[in-house]
Amino acid sequence: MTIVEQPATLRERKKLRTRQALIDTALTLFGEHGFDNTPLDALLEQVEVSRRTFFRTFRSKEDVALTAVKQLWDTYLEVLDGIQKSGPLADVFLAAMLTALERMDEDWYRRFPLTLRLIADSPALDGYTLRYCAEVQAKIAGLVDGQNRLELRLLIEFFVAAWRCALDEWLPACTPGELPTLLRRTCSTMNAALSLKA
Amino acid sequence: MTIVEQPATLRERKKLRTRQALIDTALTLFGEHGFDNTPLDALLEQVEVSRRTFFRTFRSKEDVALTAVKQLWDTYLEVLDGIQKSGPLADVFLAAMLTALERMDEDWYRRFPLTLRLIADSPALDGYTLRYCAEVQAKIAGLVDGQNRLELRLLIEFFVAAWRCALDEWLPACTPGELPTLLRRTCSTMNAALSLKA
DNA sequence: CGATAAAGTGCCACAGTGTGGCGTTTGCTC
DNA sequence: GAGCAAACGCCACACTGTGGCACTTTATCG
Repeated sequence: MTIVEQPATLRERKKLRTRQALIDTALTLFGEHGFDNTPLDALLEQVEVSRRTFFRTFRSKEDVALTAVKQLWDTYLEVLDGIQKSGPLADVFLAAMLTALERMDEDWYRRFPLTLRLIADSPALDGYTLRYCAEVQAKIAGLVDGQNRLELRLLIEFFVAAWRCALDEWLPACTPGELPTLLRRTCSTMNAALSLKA
Repeated sequence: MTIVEQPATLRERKKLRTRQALIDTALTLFGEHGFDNTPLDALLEQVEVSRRTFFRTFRSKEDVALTAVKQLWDTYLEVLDGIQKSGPLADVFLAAMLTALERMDEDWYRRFPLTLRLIADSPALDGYTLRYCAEVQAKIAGLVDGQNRLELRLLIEFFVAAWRCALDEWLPACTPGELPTLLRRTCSTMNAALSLKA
């Protein structure tokens, strides 16, 4: 479970409420008409929020669409930070993701597939996501100390690539229980991939 | 050498000339003031071309900045298409890139590092590049037939990741002769990366 | 050579995202 | 309840990208 701390002040609760409304409504609207075809104004009108306020809450239109993705990686980084890192790092990275997936709640498993479909349908959103992933990769590297920087960098790239491959296979059905299985399979295929012959 | 076919018609030659002027001037201007801080109008004014014409030549502002990147991958796909694919595919992908690098001319080796710096300084441009790379990866997959789709997909991801790692190490100095060496080293480190221990 | 079609271009107006300034409201604190 | 700071809404603007339409240049064919 993600720990949701209810802020004491009314001001912050209000802020969170509009934030949540923006996230939910955005997912609905973008899902109906597509990310690119939905003007931001449509979202603002429905939530009754001014453009100025929106951009004080989110950095961009992409940002609000990717909340589910960011929640996952935030959790992932938390887990990875707390986990004991011993043995093969590939196993550590995989284990951290499996734990993160367990911590996500039901609503997340509803929103995440919707988000993936948005990304698949919009090149712009996809590019934004890939760039965001690169930032996450840098943070992952920061959580692991070691002197083999190149090996580490490569391994992180490989792991994230494996994750994206797993998502691709998960996308059609999006059965929650399937995702760990697919990720395990993808990760255990990495060695075979390197020695793949024509 | 890239084969440059001079089109017979005057019309096409003119078109190519403004296209080239846009590419060169863009690289200069973006390099001076940064990609994000250079309004497209500054470029259009200098080349004396209307916005309408620019967007008939390039899809976006990002497009004109990434010409060098696209030239490389175009060459790469050509090489990969013509090469004999036998033995370990990782070696094939590497060999194709080494050949492609040999085919690039001197001017490309001047422009490519400049482009890399633009990308490093602009998250938006970086995202655009990553998305473009994903498209290239799909094309690579299309050039290789085989039934192990997951292995293939993963290997391509790994290879491109290795390429990007090599570029990162190449970026500071950008000595042309160094790039093949760095790429070879990165590729030969891939196996060690998978079994990296904490 | 002259007429005609077609390709290319420029100009104008517009949609959409994102930002800065500034007055006003709202919630917090005493 | 009064003062204060945070948040908000409104307005205007910069920038990228697109559509429409008139105009110029080039190719082509009689």
